This record gives sequence, structure tokens and C-alpha cells, in this order.
Amino acid sequence: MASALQVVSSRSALLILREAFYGTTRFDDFAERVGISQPVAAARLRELVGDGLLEREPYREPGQRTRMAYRLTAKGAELLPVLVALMQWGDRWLAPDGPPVVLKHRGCGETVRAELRCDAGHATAAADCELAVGPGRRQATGQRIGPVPPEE
Amino acid sequence: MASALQVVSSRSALLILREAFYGTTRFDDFAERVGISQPVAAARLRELVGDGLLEREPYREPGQRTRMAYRLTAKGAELLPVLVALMQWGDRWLAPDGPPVVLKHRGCGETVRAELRCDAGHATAAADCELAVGPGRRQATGQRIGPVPPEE
DNA sequence: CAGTATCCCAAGCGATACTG
DNA sequence: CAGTATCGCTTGGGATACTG
Repeated sequence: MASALQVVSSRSALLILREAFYGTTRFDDFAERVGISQPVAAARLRELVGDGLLEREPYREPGQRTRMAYRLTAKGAELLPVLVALMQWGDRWLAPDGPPVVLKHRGCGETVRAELRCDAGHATAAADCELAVGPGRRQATGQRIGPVPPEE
Repeated sequence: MASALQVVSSRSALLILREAFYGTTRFDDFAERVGISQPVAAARLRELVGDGLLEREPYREPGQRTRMAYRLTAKGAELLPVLVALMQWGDRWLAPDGPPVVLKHRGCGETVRAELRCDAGHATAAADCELAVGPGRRQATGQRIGPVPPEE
């Protein structure tokens, strides 16, 4: 997870990825819609391309100059659950006027949520989780996860 | 989502929250296990408490001085899906030796994953999502989500 | 153990100006 | 339109030293 954060820790990186999910592909649009300056957009896009989350693709419309499009790669696209989970949390705890946008399942029309679920299909809350150790970390197995009961 | 990032954008903040989920409560442990210096730990913990993700709780063991414990609040605990999604992505794309730790469902024992699912219960991929607008943002509804296929 | 006080460095970011 | 070049501010973060 630490390494994931290394790649994606900065605010502008996540916002650029969000825009990419929204369908933005052009340099100027990224800068404008994310609300960052062009130098920052350039640096961030270069990093994201370097990390393999986006790819540059030259294309040209007839009669136009060649342009560069930035597209999500598979690696980048699989960050969607992270973004959705983050958005959901923000909607729940930080949005005074309700969610600004919601995701719908195409066709079925129901709202899409990020949730925790175990491989047996049970929806899972934080309190129902425990840690198991893979190779590389020394820590007690069966460690309880999650907080104390809600306050306020 | 932008506001969520405002709260949680920094690398050390997320790592501290991860430690909190692992069960860490003491100042020194946060600093040491996250691998940050004490001043940084102090600053980050203060911010997280200020944002209502953690709460300080004085406690004393018999015969000891009063100590401060940092615990997740409900607001903080609900970030778990974000962390899990991030961890999963890191395991998938950045971990050379497989996942360092995995979450198990307490009792059932199966691995816990973060996933996208619509309210009708369908598992949902990025390509199956579309945007709908809530109050506050004016944008086209039905916006496609996910990587745009290369146009020829 | 649980911090605070200082100092310093590097990275994120914005503003402005310039280029193909 | 799609960037690069420079400058300078602000914040994250490490090191070291000090306090209750």
C-alpha cells in the first residue's frame, strides 16, 4: 500500500485520474477541469504515463495537426474502486448538499457503490475483518481490524 | 472527491490511518511503524484529530502515567474501503512478491476484497458505469465512464 | 513515553511568459 | 492547442535537540 501511495499520493494525480475516467483526454482539458496550472498538469501527466497509468496516443483529425490523447491503461483503470470509495466517503462525510455526481449501472440504472465483500459473498464491515500475514511482514495473525463503536 | 482528497491526500495521513486500522494507538508506535519522524507524526495526528478521523482518548494503566490513545472514529473507520481498494491495487500492480498482508472475513475465513457493485447486486466494471448528476453540478447525464476505446 | 521547538531541504503548486 | 522555462511561495517531511 505504501508503494501504491508513492504512485498516487498527490492530490493532482488523483484528480487527473478522475478526469480521465470522466473521459477527458486532452492536455488543456485536464489542466482546466482539474484546476491546475499547465506546468503542473504536464509534470503530473508525465509521471502518470511513466508509471503506466496513462498512455499517450497521437491522433489526428482530418485537416488538423497531430494531437496527443491521454488514455487510461488497464493499470490505471483498475484504480476506479479507489476513486469510487473515496468519492463515496466524501459524499457521506463532507458534502453539505448531497453528492454532486453519482455512478449508475449502465442499463440496470441502480447506483454503483464500492463495498467490501469476502470471496464467499458476504458483505463485510470493518469489525468483521481480521489480518492474515503474507510473506514479508512479521505481525500477529488474527489481528483485529477496525475501530471502537461509533461515538458522537 | 476533491474535498476528500483535501483531508486525506498526504501519504503520511493514509499510512497513519492504515496503522490505526492495524490497531496502533500510541504516538511512538505511529511514528515508528509508519516510518516518519515525531514532528511529522504529531502534525499529522493533530490534523486527523481535527478533521474528526481520529480521536484522542486519555487512559491510564494502574500505576502508570496518563497516556493518550488515538482511535478511529466512525468517520475514519469508513475510509476502510478506500484503503483496501488501494492495497488491492498495489498488490496487483506493484507487489513483486505477492501481497504482504491480506484481509480475511472473521469466521468465514475468506479473503475480503473491495469491489464495485450496484444496488441491484450486480458486480460492476468500469465500462458498465455511467454518470448521473446530482444537485450542484451541471453536466451531461449519461456521460460514459471508463477508458475511452481508441478511435481510429 | 509523548510530545514540542528549530532548522533545513525538497516537492507540489501557481503565475507568468514563451514556443512549435 | 500542447506544451516548456523560470520564478517563487507553501507545505510535507527529516534531523536534532529539548521538556514533562
